[in-house]
Amino acid sequence: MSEMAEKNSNTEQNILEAAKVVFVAKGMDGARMQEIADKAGINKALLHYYFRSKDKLFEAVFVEILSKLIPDISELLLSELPLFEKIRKFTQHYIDTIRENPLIPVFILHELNREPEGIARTFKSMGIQPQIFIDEIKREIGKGTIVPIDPLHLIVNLLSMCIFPIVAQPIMQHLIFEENGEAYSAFLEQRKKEVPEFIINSIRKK
Amino acid sequence: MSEMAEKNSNTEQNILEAAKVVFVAKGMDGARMQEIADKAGINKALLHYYFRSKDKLFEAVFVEILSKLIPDISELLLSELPLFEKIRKFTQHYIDTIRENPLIPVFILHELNREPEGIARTFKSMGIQPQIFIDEIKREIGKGTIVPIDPLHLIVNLLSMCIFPIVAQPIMQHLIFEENGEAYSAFLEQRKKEVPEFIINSIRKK
DNA sequence: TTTACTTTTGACCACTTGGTTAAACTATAT
DNA sequence: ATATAGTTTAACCAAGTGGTCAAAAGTAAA
Repeated sequence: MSEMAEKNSNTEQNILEAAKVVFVAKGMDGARMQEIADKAGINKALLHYYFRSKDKLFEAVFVEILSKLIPDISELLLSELPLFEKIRKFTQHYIDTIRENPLIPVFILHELNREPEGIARTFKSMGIQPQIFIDEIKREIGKGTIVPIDPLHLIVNLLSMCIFPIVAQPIMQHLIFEENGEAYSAFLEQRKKEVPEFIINSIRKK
Repeated sequence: MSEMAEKNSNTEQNILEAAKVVFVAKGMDGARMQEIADKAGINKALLHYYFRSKDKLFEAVFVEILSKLIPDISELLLSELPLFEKIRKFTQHYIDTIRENPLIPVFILHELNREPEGIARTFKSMGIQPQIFIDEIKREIGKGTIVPIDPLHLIVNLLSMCIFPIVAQPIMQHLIFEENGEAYSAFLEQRKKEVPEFIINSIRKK
């Protein structure tokens, strides 16, 4: 079809994909190179041919995950929507995003505990800039649109209410829905409207 | 001093304590029996003398963690305080509790992903009863004290804003405080007042 | 001191782990 | 065809893993 070099040999992408699934599900320590090889349909030695070691493979996976996740977050926060609309859009979009890969946040947090320095370094290499959003909130406070509130707490509240219910699904589902997965799914769907209204209701000046 | 049988041989408690630290920090897969033995100051074979296998030891640790955590949660929710006061007290108490063992929530969530059935069974054996608190919220809505809101979302919001900022400390600290641990600690301290006011501000009927 | 017992240990084992290596298999250019 | 380079494999290895066992060390009663 095209003479462009395939962006990566098919095998390499297969490996990365398989490694991602296994690493995210079982963590660095629980993951087995053999299982990754099996899932990629190749020999174990080929893993070491493409990625020299388990650590290198892990880091490649980790970088790929972060570089898909982070731009996604930044994008919306920096858009030109009015604040309330931005909060609504962010909640909806973010809840959906995490639901697609619900294991990733816990995976990241667990690995971050396991090896703080290495992972943190990878994190830093991607730029994240919450300052612009912070300034926007301050401006709205100045205009009197919203109640005075520390922007950081507002942002952390927003993130918490989006992320936590998804990562804690295995517990919550049991505690409040008796293992009914569909009910919990509907519950998360509701949250896309409930959370932004809850927030706006708290900060809107009346 | 006393003729009562020691509730557990000193060694057994030492082992449990050491195992708890190692398991929570590194997870079931990352934990090594040798490291636990070293930390308990004993021979590795003695681990198997008291707890027959790594799995058994892990479960003992897991049960101990849960049975300390869960009564702590239930207690306050069922007390006789007025709703707003209860929310304030819960936030303060709960944030402090988790800060004492910040690794435990991620540990639980990670293990829950690793082996859903086994862990969930352990979970179920401890009774948790959110219904009473749900009813109380409904009563307040009926009385017109607070805005109509799905009690489940309110509870999940409360839990999210308490737990998430602590478990995500390694990320948040970097994103907003440039690795300044004390600043983040102060930030969490602020949240003990900010979170309840944020919630009450959202649900109070004006 | 002897007896009977629990607790603790060092040495050991079978097995799995990540990783290596040399040889075989492509495919492309000459 | 054949040389050259990249790709893939089976067989293998050293290090570490959870777990075992028989013997030693402690302990308390007879």
